[in-house]
Amino acid sequence: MIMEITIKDDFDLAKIADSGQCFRFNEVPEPCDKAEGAAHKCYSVAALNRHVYIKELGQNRYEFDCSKEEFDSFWKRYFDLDLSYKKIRERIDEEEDPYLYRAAEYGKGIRILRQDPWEMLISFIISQRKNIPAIKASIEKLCALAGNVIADDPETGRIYSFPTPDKLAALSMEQLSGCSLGYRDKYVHQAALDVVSGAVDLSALEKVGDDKLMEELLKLFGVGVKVANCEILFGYHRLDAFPKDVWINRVLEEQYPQGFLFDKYAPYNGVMQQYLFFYSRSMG
DNA sequence: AGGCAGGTTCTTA
DNA sequence: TAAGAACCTGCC
Repeated sequence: MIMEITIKDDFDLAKIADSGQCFRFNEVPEPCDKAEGAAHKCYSVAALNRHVYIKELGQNRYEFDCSKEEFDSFWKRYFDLDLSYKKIRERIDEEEDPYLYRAAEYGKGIRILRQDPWEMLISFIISQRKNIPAIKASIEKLCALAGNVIADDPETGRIYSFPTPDKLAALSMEQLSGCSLGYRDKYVHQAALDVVSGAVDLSALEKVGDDKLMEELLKLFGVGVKVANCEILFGYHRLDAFPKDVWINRVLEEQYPQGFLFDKYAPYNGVMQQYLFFYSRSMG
């Protein structure tokens, strides 16, 4: 089934795929377009137990390889299409904050996806002191080992769901090590056990306040302030969370010695963080 | 070959 | 309470 749609607001699949917030979102060599010489870019997006191919048609037109029902009930929300990122971007004053203005122009099209808290928790625990290709490789190994097949195309290969907490908790330390997790294997294992046992209730945390959410996440073994903020921003979609990694710290140091305008951009500081991260990382 | 990559925990003063 | 070392692994 194919579903075609026009998206007028900021929406750039290449930038989202490369923004560092998702690890199972990749450009693929035209699996959804068998036509010879077609110039349309295609993307494969896996989210928890769903998967879709998206083709860029140009002119703000996109083809989703799913039914309208699937799009309306899942992908529309996943891409946060009810929120205008253009309007958020327009909060930035070029004269007052030229660096962020440039970063936002450069990163125009990035959105904060509504991803699953469990998948994000494990993904960002794995992310510590790893580069993005290594993070992706570990996650794919985990999915192949403990996920289910959710798409199986003879040409494009198999896509696996992200492992459920109990499937992940059931893996041995040897199996986890086989996913190149390094010293993070025990963090992943413990997080899975905590979620399975109910010691941590990720869905109940949807309802608690920001401070309480941070406090609870920090109790998890292997979760510090940076990973917790990624979970709050990407897993719980609280758009004011502002994860500080090495890149962001460098930007704050070099470009904002007098301080970043957190008050001005609330409650969307996390969106600004994404522009800054994407910009600084691609500038080198 | 040795350093480093989207940090966190553990140890020490 | 705060700085420094240690930590897996893979890739330059």
